[in-house]
Amino acid sequence: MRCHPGHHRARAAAHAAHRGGSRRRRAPAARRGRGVGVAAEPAGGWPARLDPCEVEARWVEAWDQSGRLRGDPSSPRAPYVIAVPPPNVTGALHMGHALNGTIQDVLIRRHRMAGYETEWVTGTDHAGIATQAVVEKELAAQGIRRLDMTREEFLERVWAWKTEYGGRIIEQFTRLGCTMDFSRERFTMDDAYARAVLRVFVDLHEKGYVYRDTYLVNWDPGLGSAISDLEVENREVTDTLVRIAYPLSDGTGEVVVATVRPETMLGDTAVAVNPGDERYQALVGRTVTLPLAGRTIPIIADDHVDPAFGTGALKVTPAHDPNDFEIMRRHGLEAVQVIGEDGRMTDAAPEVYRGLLVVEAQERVLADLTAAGLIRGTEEYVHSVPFSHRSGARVEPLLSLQWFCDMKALATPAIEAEAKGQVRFTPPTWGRVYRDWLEDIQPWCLSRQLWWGHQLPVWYRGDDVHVGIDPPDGDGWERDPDVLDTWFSSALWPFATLGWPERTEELGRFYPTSVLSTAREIIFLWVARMVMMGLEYMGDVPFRDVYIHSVVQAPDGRRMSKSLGTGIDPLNVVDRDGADALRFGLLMITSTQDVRFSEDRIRQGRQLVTKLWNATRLVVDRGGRVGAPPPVVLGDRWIASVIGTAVEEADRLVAGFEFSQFADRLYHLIFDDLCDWYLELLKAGLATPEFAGAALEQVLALAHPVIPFTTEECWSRLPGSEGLMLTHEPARAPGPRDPDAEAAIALVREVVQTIRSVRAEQGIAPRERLVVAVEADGPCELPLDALEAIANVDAGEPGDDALVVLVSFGRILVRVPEVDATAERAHLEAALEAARGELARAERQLANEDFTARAPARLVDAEREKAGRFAGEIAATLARLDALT
RNA sequence: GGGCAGUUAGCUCAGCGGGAGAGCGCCCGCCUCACACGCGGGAGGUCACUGGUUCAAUCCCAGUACUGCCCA
Repeated sequence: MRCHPGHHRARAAAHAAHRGGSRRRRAPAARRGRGVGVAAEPAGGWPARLDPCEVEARWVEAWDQSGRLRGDPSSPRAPYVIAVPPPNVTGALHMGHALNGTIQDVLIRRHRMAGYETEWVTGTDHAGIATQAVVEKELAAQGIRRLDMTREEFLERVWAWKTEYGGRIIEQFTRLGCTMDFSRERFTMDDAYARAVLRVFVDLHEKGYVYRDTYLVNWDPGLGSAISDLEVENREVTDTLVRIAYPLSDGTGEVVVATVRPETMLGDTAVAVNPGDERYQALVGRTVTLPLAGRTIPIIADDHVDPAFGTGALKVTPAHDPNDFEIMRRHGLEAVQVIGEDGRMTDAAPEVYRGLLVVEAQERVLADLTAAGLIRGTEEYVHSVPFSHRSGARVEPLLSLQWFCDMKALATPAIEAEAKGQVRFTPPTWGRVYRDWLEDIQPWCLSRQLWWGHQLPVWYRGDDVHVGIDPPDGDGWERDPDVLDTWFSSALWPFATLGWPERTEELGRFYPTSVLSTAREIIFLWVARMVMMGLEYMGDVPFRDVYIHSVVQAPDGRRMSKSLGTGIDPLNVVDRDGADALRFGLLMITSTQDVRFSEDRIRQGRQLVTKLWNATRLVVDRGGRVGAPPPVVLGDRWIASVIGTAVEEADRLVAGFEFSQFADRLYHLIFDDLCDWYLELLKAGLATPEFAGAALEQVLALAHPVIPFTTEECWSRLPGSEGLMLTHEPARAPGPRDPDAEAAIALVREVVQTIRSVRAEQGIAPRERLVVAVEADGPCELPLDALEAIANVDAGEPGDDALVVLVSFGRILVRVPEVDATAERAHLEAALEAARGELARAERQLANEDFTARAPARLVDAEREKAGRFAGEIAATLARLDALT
């Protein structure tokens, strides 16, 4: 039985068990059926390859059942906590989620295995605009309009939609192997969460930060709502700049202004010129008569007017332009709002224009001005225009009564926290981006004219305004219909998910979280605001580290997007190559900058998985098992040393969020060290099966956070293993550094590789056994038996006509059936040229007195050593060439 | 307009003061008793350009040229 009931969780588990929890089509049945059926006979067959689909389903279930995904606040272990950036409840898993999920899971799993009490808080964001749009669209398909319903009826539909589809993206994370705490899954519209949100709003109001004001907002006509500055995107647009003559009121002339929005002239309340502009100095203080409207408006001087733009005279429309709004404030002007929220001309416009759409009004105004002979010319003009990120509509700056939050006071501690290192950004460059934004922060418009969201805890009766969670006593109070910007509730995520404002045990134990991993595009929208709210309400930052991950682009460098057709569905990749391959591939491409998705890296991951699987098969075959006997034999001592080094490096790399380096080291540890050399040494008798089991265990543990499914499956096949790799706390690195063993194996590798090169150059088949002698210049112990096995040679007397090959410590004599003199000469000449080049470089260094005098002694010595070595190599090579002829 | 990144092997990218690296691709040879999603051997880079600092620069600094992102 499940101890943590929950709608999504049950669904996630159902999915995990492959009973079809996901609405997404499962992998083809044929593929699933082709597996070896490991579940049926866990210790049974060893197919050449793992069937990821089959393996993944079983382990997702096992992890979920383990109980270790739920962090225990009463545990004595040190906590390690991550709050997932809550995806939109409407969302589907995309490649960015996949990367971020992998990164967080790597961190969580590593810490879980290292003995931390881990908690990965998960959940979804109600995403006001996006969710409302999705449901409206669904209704529209049935011919229903939102405005035909009551608010309550509509919200019922949204909740029904959420219940039906809302958990999908969290389920999808399980397919990647993400070990989130599904038992504590949160939704930003949950009752408790919603109470926290309203409480913060009321509290900020009491503190004087939240206020109501008439202000110019970014009105999104497509959405019918105000949006924040951060939801606005500026785009270059070509418009027609129209010059319009405004006659001076006393009839002595005119002032010509230039505008791309002629219809807004109806709302002009001044004409502004630069005080230093000699052309207009005489006019400042006089008035003009506003054409079409007939109002008399002043000519004022303002420093912010650019004399070089247009005619140098600026029409001032405070209700419809942000800059003009500021001018109004400076000069105490009026604002006349001629465009309404419905995108039509208001009653403040002259009667003939009232009710016209903006575009209609523009045509009409131009026609009327032309008729009046007041147009003084037009020109094409390229400028930057705000568009809504949400609806794509051109943003209409509109004067409107909204609720705002003054961010200045909240920003100051957030700036200090970063400056003092209480929050650290990785890569550090984002710290500056964060700081720059906070230092020039603007008031935040909190009101959204939507139905889905946290409705403002504000009540009106006539001119009375009450801010409070509950309506005030008495009749006739009406609640503000607007909802809060979704980011307002997201800002509370790191503590509201843990039960705030209740002082829960979880809150005390799991706040602040350890690290936030997220995308850079929400540094302002979300990260900075979480820091502000965390400091205000918890007295501490919400996370110690902020890791900003790469943006994953399409393979051609374009943005991954559905509309461009460049999107790649991570779940398709999982179906095809397995979650481990995807995880590994994504980590490999991760960088400090944007990256391109790479099928090659996914394939590399798939091959890594197969390799490790086969290595496990070999080790188990040879009798390897879990347990860590001390390494005695050379090969065992060597791999112990290599793994020990790799473990140390992994600690350093992951602590520094260097995930691609970590993945790369794992790859080479497994392919090169473990498989190419150690397992060959094992076959050659230079390592023991007992220790091979221990070595494999260490490698599996190190790789587990990256490729959890494969390592879990391999671990389960290793005799003596108990429980889950998920919670396995491996002994520290099996061996300390062993320089002697490393040096000895380096010699073995050199000899083997030299012999292989000789084979290739002389065209000798790998299976042909050769007679070889090794002559060392100094004392040198080589494990000849192992060499014979690995290089397929016999130690013996190669004879006088043997091929002599130089190695770093002496010579190798190889009896070759028939020496290919041409190939050998080419090889020697190439080696000679290279050695001469190196010698020349070293001698040049040593001849430089500045170098010998100023460079560190060890480098000078090293250079002398090299010079000697290369000189010897040249002499020996020349002798070889002589002998050849 | 301001700011921040980037320019390294055919491709995609690591490295970032002391002898240029990976994966893929390419060439050659291997079904070697874990693995052909494999094994072995190779070829292939005046590290964008111009100056500067340094005994020493792919790496640090300045500038130039492209490319991308963010803010206005």
